[in-house]
Amino acid sequence: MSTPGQPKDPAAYAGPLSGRRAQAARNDHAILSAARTVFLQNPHAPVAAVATAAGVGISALYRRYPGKEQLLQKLCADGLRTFIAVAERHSDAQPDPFTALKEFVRGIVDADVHALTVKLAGTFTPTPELGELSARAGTLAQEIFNRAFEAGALRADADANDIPMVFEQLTAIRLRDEARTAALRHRYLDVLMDGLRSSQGAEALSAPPPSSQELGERWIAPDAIMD
Amino acid sequence: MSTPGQPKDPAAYAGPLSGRRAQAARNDHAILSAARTVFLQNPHAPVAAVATAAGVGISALYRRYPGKEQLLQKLCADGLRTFIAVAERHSDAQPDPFTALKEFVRGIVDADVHALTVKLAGTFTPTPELGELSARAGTLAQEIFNRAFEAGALRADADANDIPMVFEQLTAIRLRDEARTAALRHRYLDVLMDGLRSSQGAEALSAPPPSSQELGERWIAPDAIMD
DNA sequence: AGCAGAACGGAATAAACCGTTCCGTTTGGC
DNA sequence: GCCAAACGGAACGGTTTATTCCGTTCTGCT
Repeated sequence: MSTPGQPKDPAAYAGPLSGRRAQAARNDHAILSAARTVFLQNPHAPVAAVATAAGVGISALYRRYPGKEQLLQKLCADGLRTFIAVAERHSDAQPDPFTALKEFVRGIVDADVHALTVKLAGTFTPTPELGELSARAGTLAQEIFNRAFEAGALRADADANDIPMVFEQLTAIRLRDEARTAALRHRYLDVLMDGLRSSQGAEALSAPPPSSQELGERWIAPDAIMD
Repeated sequence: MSTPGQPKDPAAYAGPLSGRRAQAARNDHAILSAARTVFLQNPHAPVAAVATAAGVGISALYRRYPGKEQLLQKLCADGLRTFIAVAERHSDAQPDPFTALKEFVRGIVDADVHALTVKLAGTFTPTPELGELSARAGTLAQEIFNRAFEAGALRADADANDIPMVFEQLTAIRLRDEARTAALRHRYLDVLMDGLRSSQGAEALSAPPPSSQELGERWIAPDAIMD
């Protein structure tokens, strides 16, 4: 090959591109990022809203994805992969298993990944890949919980399935301002983890934790009476 | 007047009615109850879904309400009134102010009233009456919180505005089965209240509570980018 | 016994809304 | 300079939804 400006393959070189090519690369990111924000706020948002938020036309989006469903699947898969990455980062030997658990949860909450995987589910048909990723994510979370539990850092009636429920509750906190949302979630993460911690004077929790089946049922869409 | 079967005014006599009149009275309730269930699950559900769930035709609904908006307003106002009733019930002198607070929260959660007032907001234009009811509800909740706080039952950095956030988080828990949903909410109510309780070894919460303004902003609809 | 009309079910209507396609234009790369 | 990749946004077709309309049923009263 000679020495012309840039390589043909856009993925081969991620540095600063010029002109049209750079624009396209920036749009790649802008669309994905806008989609994340928009669908996170409303899983049923129209595709046009994503394009508007990304500051591009609709065709820029349809050039990259065959349809809405594929965009959602991509979003979900990315979310799951992020989840796994965060979990693996906190799986490493850490002096205090309770701190490891808490920081893992904080990592997931900060990445705002739970909504991507659960709230989005039901709005598209799941792929096998998604199932595998999801299973792996669950296993990792369970392991981190178990280490803390076996170390005696948690109350006796705490359960691994409480962790997804903590995600669920913290994800429900959402303000206009993104930074403030994160801060508030940290506040109630502190409260919830404090409540899950082992303490002498606490009486037993008044109901059993969710079963794995109950947790799984949230993935299938409610086709009954609703929009 | 003579002695014929039933009085003219349907509201004047609430006892067992016969035939058509009874049917109408039952439908009154069926429609409201169905609307509650349906809109609780999906605030954007179509009116027809309510009629179907109530087991009546659409005309039975439109005979009672001029339109969807009025039905939603009615639902919201009823929810707020229930909230106030529950709060007043737990305002009475109770030996332990912490127990009073916790049972108040449990009462609200069991009545599933928070979703009716916040999640529904933004789907209809609020009336002045709704504003007044909401203000009164807030005051009552604050009072119950204050009593527990001043009794030293709560951690020092707890705040009255944490209570609506607790509602928000518990309301996010929703399974197919209604009874199981309630049980699970009780479980995490225990956890959250345990975390809010005063305990010696706890470090400070990592972020300040929501301001009243931030809480209020949730009432106005996100008209920006979304469906 | 018979009638006026309250109450109802559900089809019909008209107006959104939404995903996707199409087409004309721009512009960087060669 | 020319070609085509990349884009913006209007246009299209299908679906959904709030609301209205109409024909039917059956009660409460005379």
